[in-house]
Amino acid sequence: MALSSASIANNSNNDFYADHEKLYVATDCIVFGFDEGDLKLLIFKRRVEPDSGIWSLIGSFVQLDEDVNDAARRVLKEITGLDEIFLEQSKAYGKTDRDPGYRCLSVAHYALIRIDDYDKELVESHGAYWYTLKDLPKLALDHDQMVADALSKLRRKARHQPIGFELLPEKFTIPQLQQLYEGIYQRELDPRNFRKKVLSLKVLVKLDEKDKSGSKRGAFLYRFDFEKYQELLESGYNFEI
Amino acid sequence: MALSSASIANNSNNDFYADHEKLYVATDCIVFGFDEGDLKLLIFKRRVEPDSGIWSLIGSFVQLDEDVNDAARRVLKEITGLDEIFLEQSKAYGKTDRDPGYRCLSVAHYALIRIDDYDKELVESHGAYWYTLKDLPKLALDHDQMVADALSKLRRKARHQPIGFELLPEKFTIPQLQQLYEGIYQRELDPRNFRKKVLSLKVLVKLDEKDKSGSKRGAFLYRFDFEKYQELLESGYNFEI
DNA sequence: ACTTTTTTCGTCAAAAAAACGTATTTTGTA
DNA sequence: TACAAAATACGTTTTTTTGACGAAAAAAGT
Repeated sequence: MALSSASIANNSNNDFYADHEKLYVATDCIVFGFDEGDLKLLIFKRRVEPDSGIWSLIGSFVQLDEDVNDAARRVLKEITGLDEIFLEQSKAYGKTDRDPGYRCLSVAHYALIRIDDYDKELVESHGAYWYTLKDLPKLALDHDQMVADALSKLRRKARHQPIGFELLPEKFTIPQLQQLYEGIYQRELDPRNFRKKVLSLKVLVKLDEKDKSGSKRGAFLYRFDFEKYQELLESGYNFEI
Repeated sequence: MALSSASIANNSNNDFYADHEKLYVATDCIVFGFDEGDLKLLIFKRRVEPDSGIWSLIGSFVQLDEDVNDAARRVLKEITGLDEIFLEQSKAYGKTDRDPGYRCLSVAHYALIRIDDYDKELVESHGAYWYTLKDLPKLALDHDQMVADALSKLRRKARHQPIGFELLPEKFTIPQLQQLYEGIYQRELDPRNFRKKVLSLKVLVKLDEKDKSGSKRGAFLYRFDFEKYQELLESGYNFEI
């Protein structure tokens, strides 16, 4: 939450709140990214009180004429330069004492991006960095809780919808996919069982190419077959990873 | 699809289609209802060509200034008198020859209602009737396919979301719930296993009352605990019937 | 030659799901 | 009053699915 210019509930025609009791509305974004086999989180160092110097999620106040979800998209665009990415509302955090400086409600959103897609310079120019989930430092305010909740929602989502595949390039290998799911579930999976499971879903198309960046032997590339996926869903198939 | 007044793509500034090649847009509603232990479907006898006299789904053209989903709500309201009920888009049917009379695309929606809630007279005055799924007659056009697709979507939905509970009165018995799921899945379930399964979800609250309408002994009434359900979801619990 | 990782083809035990058994409770009905 | 019918409890058995693991061939970099 950058404490920039926005002030909410400060309409002179609406004196429901006393002047020192303004209710601010903000949005914070839990930005997940997948890179080099790790699930990472985009955080930045706060430059304002409270908790200046502490790591926190990226966020912003919601403008008076702005939709909450648009605010989240705006933040994301400002920091990563990316538009049209997977972004979903997580939940609202409204405890009166969650921000010691202000009475501020925050609507958290979580996003999923392919790290190789974004504008790295833009991210750095905002003092933002990618942290591996495992190595995450303590975050400001209730942002730790926000991350935990978003991860929980992400897991639920990834289990029945192929959003995981959207985080990978169009062509990917099974070991890459496995690493991604290991990141999402934060536990190791058996390569043999994972291969069995994912191939049994019958939504992967094996290509004739290999990717040799990850190993000496190289692994076959696959692509996700969205049409097949739709067909299976409509026929009542239970997609579950 | 009442052949009333709507004409789509007939804008004089837009002569993309020749006059006899208008593209109509309609919506058809697959209305499921639960009553007397059976899952039923609301259909009515067509009064217009083609297929006059044949059973079909209820539907209407989408007005030029009307959202497709609003059109579905309007149809539902007209026929059943009910507002604010579970209604979801199923899919669009756009084959050029699906309606021999017109080039007409239809966006199907499916709804779920408790039959004891609706205005029975209103339904009858429109020539509409409730048919048990098993006894369904052949329907007009591609409406059989629409029903099959909607049922498939309903099953998928009911498996992971407690929409089934919304079809029952606030207080219901486990045998009632079982009958409902038997209707949705169109197969018999074992009463002992079903009871075990549904109670293990820990979202039912047993009440001190019994319902004796369904049997001599009577069955205990339960209510669904929405708060508990939300809590479980947020803690990562996998709700699945 | 050695190592590493992908990949295939297995096994085995644990866990979960589905099918089935039996008995008791309750009460309307014959 | 005996009986039937459904709800309910408390099982067992069978089947299916899952997870953990073994062995080894393939491919290619070091």
